[in-house]
Amino acid sequence: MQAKSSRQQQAIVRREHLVDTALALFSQQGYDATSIKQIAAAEGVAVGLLYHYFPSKSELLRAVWERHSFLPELRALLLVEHGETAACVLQKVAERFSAMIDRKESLFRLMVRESQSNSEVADCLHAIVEEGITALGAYLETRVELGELRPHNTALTARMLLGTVLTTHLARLPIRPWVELVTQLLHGISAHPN
Amino acid sequence: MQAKSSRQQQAIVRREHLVDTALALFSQQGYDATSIKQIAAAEGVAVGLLYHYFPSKSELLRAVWERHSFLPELRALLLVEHGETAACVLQKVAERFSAMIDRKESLFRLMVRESQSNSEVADCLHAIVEEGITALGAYLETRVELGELRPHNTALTARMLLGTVLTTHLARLPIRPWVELVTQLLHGISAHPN
Amino acid sequence: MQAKSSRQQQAIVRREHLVDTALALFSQQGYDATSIKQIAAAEGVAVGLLYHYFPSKSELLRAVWERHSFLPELRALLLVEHGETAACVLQKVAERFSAMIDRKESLFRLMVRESQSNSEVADCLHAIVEEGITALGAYLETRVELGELRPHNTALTARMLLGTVLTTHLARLPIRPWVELVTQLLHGISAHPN
Amino acid sequence: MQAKSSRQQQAIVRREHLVDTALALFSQQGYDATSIKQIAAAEGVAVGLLYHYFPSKSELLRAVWERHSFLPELRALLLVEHGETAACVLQKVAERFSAMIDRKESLFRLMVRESQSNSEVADCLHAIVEEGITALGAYLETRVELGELRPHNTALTARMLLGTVLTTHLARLPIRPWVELVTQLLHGISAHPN
DNA sequence: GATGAATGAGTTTTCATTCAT
DNA sequence: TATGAATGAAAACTCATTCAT
Repeated sequence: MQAKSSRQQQAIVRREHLVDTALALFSQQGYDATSIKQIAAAEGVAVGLLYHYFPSKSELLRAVWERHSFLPELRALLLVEHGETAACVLQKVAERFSAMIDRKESLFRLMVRESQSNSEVADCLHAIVEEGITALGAYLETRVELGELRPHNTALTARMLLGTVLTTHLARLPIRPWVELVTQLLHGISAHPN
Repeated sequence: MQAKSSRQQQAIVRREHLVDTALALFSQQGYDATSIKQIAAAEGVAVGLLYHYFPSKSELLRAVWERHSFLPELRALLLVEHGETAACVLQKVAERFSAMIDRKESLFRLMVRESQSNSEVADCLHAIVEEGITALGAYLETRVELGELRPHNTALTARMLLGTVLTTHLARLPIRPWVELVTQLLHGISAHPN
Repeated sequence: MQAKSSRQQQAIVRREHLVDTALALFSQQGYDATSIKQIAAAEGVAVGLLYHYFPSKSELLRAVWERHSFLPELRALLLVEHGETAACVLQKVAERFSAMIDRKESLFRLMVRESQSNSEVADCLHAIVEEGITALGAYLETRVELGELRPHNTALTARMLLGTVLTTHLARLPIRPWVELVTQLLHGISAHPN
Repeated sequence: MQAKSSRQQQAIVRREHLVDTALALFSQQGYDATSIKQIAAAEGVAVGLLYHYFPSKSELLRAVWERHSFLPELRALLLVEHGETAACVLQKVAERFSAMIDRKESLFRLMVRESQSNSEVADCLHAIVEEGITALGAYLETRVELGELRPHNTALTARMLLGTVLTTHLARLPIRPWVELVTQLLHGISAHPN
């Protein structure tokens, strides 16, 4: 593996900076409402320089969401230890998922926004949702088989957990009662257990 | 009460048409990506006419979401008959809420999108969420008092129900298992009732 | 002479109102910067109505300066009684000229402004200047013949008197020392009379 | 001191060209009646380039009158040698003032015109008038003290001299009798010296 | 006489992109 | 690598004018 020259290093750093600046602005104002000039100004460079690093504005957008992709992180947080109880696992998942959205809030908001007119972004977001529901559902299925959970629509439970966390963030609700969320998911709210 | 002349009638109709056309295009492409020219062309009128009806593009956006406001409908669907069981009521709410989003999908998507950079839209959306959670939570509280439900975090339950329905629509998931949603909400998924 | 019907009367009044409103706005903002819409709004009528009274915006401008023409008034104020001394006459002329500009300040400013690109206005203004200088010069000539004044460039004296009054108004200088103006014009400022 | 690259040089030259072109057109047609497109066309460049150099049309106007400001030149022409007679000085002032207006006729007309709706321009023009009257008046005061001139309203004399020159230019009168102007100013026109 | 909806050409301004330096 | 002058197309918005009612 060859050591990179300082020129190359600097170029990489600058590229990343530009992507981060673009993310921040795209997220706040929306992709269409953000101009190349603004991004260049925020970074303190000339407009032309952006075109050295990215062939076009839309490619810059792509670079943004490719760099910060959720998927690996989502996969990591869904890799649960099978020795623990479902209660424990579900709570960890809820908390980690919530924390991940917090950490990547800009990208999250950007993608939710742009997914509505950019089908590539839409597909990407859709894949994330599918993967989350499938992985969490599959885990729940194993707990049903072990007799810890009743047979039930596990995909729906996954939707409920992830969906509740998601809307909490989208709506910027400050209170995040993930402990109670798991309790209610497990035991329901009826006074008359069937 | 004075009868309106046909000129005035026609003007009102045209105004509404323009708002509807704007909604459709704003929703598909986003507010910023939609030009006044496009809206005028879709309606078959001159660009200048839009400025006869609306002082600016942003006022046209406001007209869009003021005309189709969710709130009245949301309030209506949350007016539940107290004679029925919670299971019945929750299911009706889920179904009606889902149907409402379907019916107003364009506006819904537009507002979710624009709320991220337009604080007025954000406030409006926030108010809707708050009202939904509060009203549904208050209903659940009455069922707790009647002994039909266990004492629990009713606001969270409301979030779970509405949030699950919401994300289902946002993610365009086609399967809408509202019957099971209510069952799981009421009875949980644990094999070991506490 | 036939009495005018009240409809006709009203129409004449409205026309004059419109001309006055147009004068006020043209004068404040300039002809180009004033829109027909603005004039109609200031008068509280529909845009279309202006086109019943005036065939075009430029005709409205013409109506403005034809209605308020300086010339008759200028001629009147230069009709001096020949029995009086030049000192007396010159002072009256200065004062009346100054008062006339005050009274017609809007039109005066409008014409100075528009004369620079509208040759018709320029010609009109030029004619006024010429007529003023000629008439006042001719009067001075009679006083030279009577031996009250020395033979001199009477047209220049007219320019000096009228020009000083004019620039005073154009520059909005508040102090108007017309008495001293005439004294200096007559006797000069040199300590060594030749 | 760093030498400027030829690119920078060229940019500066172009900027000045644009200002000059704008001055010519604004002056002929008026600010409002001159479009950015026209200026760009006259210069043979794209419309957008104007916005590279000036943030808005109104800033271009400001650039025009800041670049060609009268004041320094006016101050220079009023710096008179005190060894000379008042007759000599006043004539030089009249001639130089007249020549200055000729040289800067475009700007002069533009400012007179726009001062009527642009208060910044009005203030600037007012300051010039004030400065001229004050400086020339102060000079006359020194000649009164030396006994060359009678005590009199020196500010008024300044107004008379400058005002007569000014109106001559504004009215485009071709004959400019500055020699006689000074003579009459000094000795008056009365046949009966007091 | 009076309205105001409708138009089409115009305005100022912005923007993504290119390219000589 | 980095600059910013230059472009052309398109944006939002305005306006004088027309005309059916």
